[in-house]
Amino acid sequence: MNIFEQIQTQVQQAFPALFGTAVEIEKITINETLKEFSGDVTLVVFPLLKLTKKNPEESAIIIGEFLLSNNPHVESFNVIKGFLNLVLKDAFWTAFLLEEPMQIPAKNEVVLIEYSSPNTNKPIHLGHVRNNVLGYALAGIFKANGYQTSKVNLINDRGIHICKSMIAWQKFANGETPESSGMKGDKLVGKYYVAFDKQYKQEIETLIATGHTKEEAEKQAPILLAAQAMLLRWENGDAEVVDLWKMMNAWVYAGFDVTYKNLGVDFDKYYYESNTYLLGKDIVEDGLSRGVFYKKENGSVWIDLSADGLDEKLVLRADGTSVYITQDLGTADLKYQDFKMNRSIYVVGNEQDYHFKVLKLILQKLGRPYADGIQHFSYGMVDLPSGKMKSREGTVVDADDLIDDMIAAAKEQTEALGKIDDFTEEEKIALFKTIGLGALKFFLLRVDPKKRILFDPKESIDLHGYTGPFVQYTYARTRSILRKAGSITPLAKSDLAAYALLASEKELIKILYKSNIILAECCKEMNPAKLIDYTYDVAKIYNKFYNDCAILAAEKEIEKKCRLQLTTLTGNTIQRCFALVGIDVPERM
RNA sequence: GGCCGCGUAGCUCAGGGGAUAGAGCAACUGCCUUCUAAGCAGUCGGUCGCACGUUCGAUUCGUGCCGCGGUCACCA
Repeated sequence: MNIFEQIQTQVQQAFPALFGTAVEIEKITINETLKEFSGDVTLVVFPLLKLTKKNPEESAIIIGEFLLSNNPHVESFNVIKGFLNLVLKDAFWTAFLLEEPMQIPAKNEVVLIEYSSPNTNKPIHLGHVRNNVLGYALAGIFKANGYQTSKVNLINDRGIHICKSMIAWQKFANGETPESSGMKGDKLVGKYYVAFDKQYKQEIETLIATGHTKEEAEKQAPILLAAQAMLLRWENGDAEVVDLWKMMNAWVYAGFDVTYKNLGVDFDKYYYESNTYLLGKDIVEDGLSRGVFYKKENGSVWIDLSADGLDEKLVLRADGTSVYITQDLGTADLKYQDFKMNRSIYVVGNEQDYHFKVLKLILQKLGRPYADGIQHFSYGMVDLPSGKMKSREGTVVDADDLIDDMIAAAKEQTEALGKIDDFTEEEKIALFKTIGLGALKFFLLRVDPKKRILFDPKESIDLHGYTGPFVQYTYARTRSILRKAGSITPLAKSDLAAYALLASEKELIKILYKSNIILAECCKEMNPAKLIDYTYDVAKIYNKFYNDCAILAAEKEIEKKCRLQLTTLTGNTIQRCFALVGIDVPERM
């Protein structure tokens, strides 16, 4: 139990003796004391006044007196208006310096996180990067909180959109391959996805010019019909189509591997839609016989969710081919077979909020045991100043390009500072990558996942201020100090008894003390941004401490020991938090 | 139009019933013969979209309105 909970519980237990009535724990509001007041922990008495039947000051004083004589950590208190500010003894804080890092006990709960889930018809862009970075971070946070966590990637490798790039390649590519063109495989396939769209639009215009309505044209454009026919042939196992599909997907995977490796994301298991959509069809069949679904005259299969405030939803097309949600049903069953998860988290953009409501509802109606544990981790889009990124229209910030740009910016900045001239070439390359990717990931993670991110390609991502490199730099500072300190006799408990903390030392201890509290909140709220914000605070406060206090040149030996220990803990905390979210940390920069 | 989300400093974002609303960027001012200045300290900058309501207390909760975005496909 941390000190905040400890005081809260203690007050609750003593409340009847003090005021003659019990109190719910939620009424006891405990905050950190604001900087401008003296104290460490603040209890807000306003919510208690109805129960204490005394004015704010009197109530606060009673509680304050009680804590002063019954909590060994409380040194003194002051009351301002309805706020009871408690000052804790320095010994409470310095004791934390020697504590073993608190291990969060393992929980017997399996959490499955699906993220990334790319389509194999286009390269990864900045929006997907946000997905990957968020998914990885979320998994790290769950794991750190003791959950049995696995990461899976569902590859969207089949469907009408895949056939679109296939058909365009057949028509326009003249056999172009990654080898023949020197183009990265995913980029090449993406090029034909764009080509499809261009051709499709042209055909629509032609049809409209020859007297068709827009709607007719959109349904009858020859290249779309060809794609639909190809999907049917694919689902029927047509060898020629399947071979083409395998070839083009292999190109894409080779490209994705490079990007994933650069991003540093990984997965415990891959699922392929091409393997799960048939399972989905079986589920549709089963649900049909059990009356969960129904068939329309043209043979298409639907579910009516209007009683739940949603619409009728198609689950299988009239021609028997499966739609997006068909395979999602299959994949969901398969995941449960494989992992028996208690919670199944889908990291997918908020444009699919409706889809996931439907998916969960259908699985609940089908009586799946895991259905209630399904959770859509819905995050906001990354928008450009010009609006939404659209792969089809080529208005995207490509992931590989962006990574290259970030690394180049890191290189330029770092070399200009001239601090690493003695690095080997390999060390330099590794450092530029650490900094560049650190900046990128920090940029994407620091914003509340629910909210959209505006990215302006003209303004490169900062390396100063509230950024990844700022925190990395702070880490490098701690490492530098510790290298220079060499081996010294470690801090002992007896050293600390009479140690009086300076303001910036205390502030640093206080922020370090909170790491596990923050980590638990990040998990509960599923919010990696909060962890990022915390690492920034740690770095900020350490830098102030660094400026205010001589560490190696401290006047007294005990000061030096304490400050070195603070330096060690700061470095460890930054490293630990960053590791969870996939950001590396340099020994020097 | 129905449903969902979002409006906080010039810009990008935190905060989320409690004390005088915080960071970063941008602009300006100090601080490197001293542990890494990718740093620290400071100045400037706000009717927390608008209105009403609940409350001892609302930027935070509720309702309505305005603005922006998403979604309601036999696309994914």
